[in-house]
Amino acid sequence: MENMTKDVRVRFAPSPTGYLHVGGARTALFNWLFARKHGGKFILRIEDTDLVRSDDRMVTQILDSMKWLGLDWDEGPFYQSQRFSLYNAAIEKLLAEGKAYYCFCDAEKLKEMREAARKRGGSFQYDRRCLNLGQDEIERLLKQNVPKAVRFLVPEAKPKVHDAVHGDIAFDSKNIGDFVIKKADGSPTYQLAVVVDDHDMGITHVIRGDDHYNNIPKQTMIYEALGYTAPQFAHVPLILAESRAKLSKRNAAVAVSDYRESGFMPEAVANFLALLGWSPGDNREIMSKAELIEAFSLGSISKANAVFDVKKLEWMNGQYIRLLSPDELFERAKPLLVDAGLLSEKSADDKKEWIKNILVILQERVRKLGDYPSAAGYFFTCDFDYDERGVRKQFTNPQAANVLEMLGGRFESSADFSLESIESTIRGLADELEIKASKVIHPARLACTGRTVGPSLFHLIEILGKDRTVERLQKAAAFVKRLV
RNA sequence: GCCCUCAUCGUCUAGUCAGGUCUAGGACACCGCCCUUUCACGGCGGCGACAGGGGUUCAAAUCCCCUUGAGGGCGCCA
Repeated sequence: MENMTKDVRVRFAPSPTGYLHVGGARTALFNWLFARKHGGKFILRIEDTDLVRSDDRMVTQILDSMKWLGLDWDEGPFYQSQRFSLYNAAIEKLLAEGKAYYCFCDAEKLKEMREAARKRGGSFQYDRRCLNLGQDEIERLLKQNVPKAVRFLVPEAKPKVHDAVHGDIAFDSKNIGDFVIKKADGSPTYQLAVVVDDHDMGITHVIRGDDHYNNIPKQTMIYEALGYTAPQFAHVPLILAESRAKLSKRNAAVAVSDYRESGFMPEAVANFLALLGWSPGDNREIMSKAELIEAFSLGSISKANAVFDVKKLEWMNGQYIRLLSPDELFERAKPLLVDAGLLSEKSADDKKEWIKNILVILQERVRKLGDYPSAAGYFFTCDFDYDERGVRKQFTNPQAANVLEMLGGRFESSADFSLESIESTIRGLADELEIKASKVIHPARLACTGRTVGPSLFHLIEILGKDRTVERLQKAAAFVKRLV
């Protein structure tokens, strides 16, 4: 069982070398859910020990994505780059106790060793040549300021560890070579820093991706060597692309910001991510944050990797869109409409009620807020082409021009432009001409929107208004005449 | 190559830990029907899986072994 004897403290520790991707977001979400479930603390730590690849701008990006998803943290962000003295103290301690040693091998030499090992057909393990250096030799190299790293002296051990997802697991340290804990540039490596920090920050549960699974024994040995108690581990399965390959920029949209920009709702993305590798155990799917928190547990995380299915995310997003009130819809969709150049921010606010009507009439027809600009475009401009197949089907009828013209005339002369009168005008015209209502409706839709599909024609015309409707019907009538 | 992990419909999963209630449940996607002015929504129905082979057992999707497949790791990246 999960250790609940002390207050839960978990952390999300991204490295600022890229955007927050969906896998990282899911890891963050699981940590967050676990913290909230147990009334614990969710800590944010930036793992920027790689002086070369870390980028401050990425920190902002990652934080923005987390805020967007609603993953608020209680402490941090802490930066590893500001905590080097802590790591150095630990490294000195290990060195002094003979649990680590200096290594003067340079990158080139190591590369050769690695290649040779692989050619022989085996995994590379450092051969400890620097461990076996004589004391005089070490002093000499130190005095000469030869660049040096520090390696952890891997003891012979078979660390037994419990993982909340995988259960009891055992490792054999003979498969692990002495790894570097301090680089020649003075910075600590991940393996060392993560242990020192998790201990220092009082982390009780380390919830992270399965790609860290093989780090368990290394870190366990460091905990041991430093005299620390290791936290509980929970390694969650990875998220794969449709090809079952690692999710990457090449095969899918991976950055959380991509989904934000294409008009997904954060609630839907979080809900979807929560269900990737975890399930409440019953058949619930659409779940609020509160419900997720209530139902979440490490034990019900699945062991198998999951494929990211955008189709299901879109469906789920559609479910969330349908839950929105007209006002919420307006607030959320407005930026997308403005960005698409359909109208200015100011005119959006001026015509708020009208725009709300548009958004609501399309609410069941969009799956992403980002679908709105193209779905609603014809409300904002008369400058559109007629759907080709629609033209062939609706506008090649010799009657069509006449029908459109007559309908335009009726609308123009009608004083009342209510939904009811629009419908009765259209149906009335069909009756008089002794044709089916659909023979009027379909050409009229094409004339008014350029499309063969869309919301109820009566409602759409009501929103469009009398002037625009009449204008479009006349324009279409002229178009049909030229065609015939 | 070596080490590790995982394995239920095309996809996400329930069921596996405590073997029988599983002719394996739900969701997405797909197909059909209904609703309907089209599309969508919604409703109803269909298609569709325990990777393979050995054991253990009265009984295995569930336990054990092997094979296969997939993923991860083997960095002075994290």
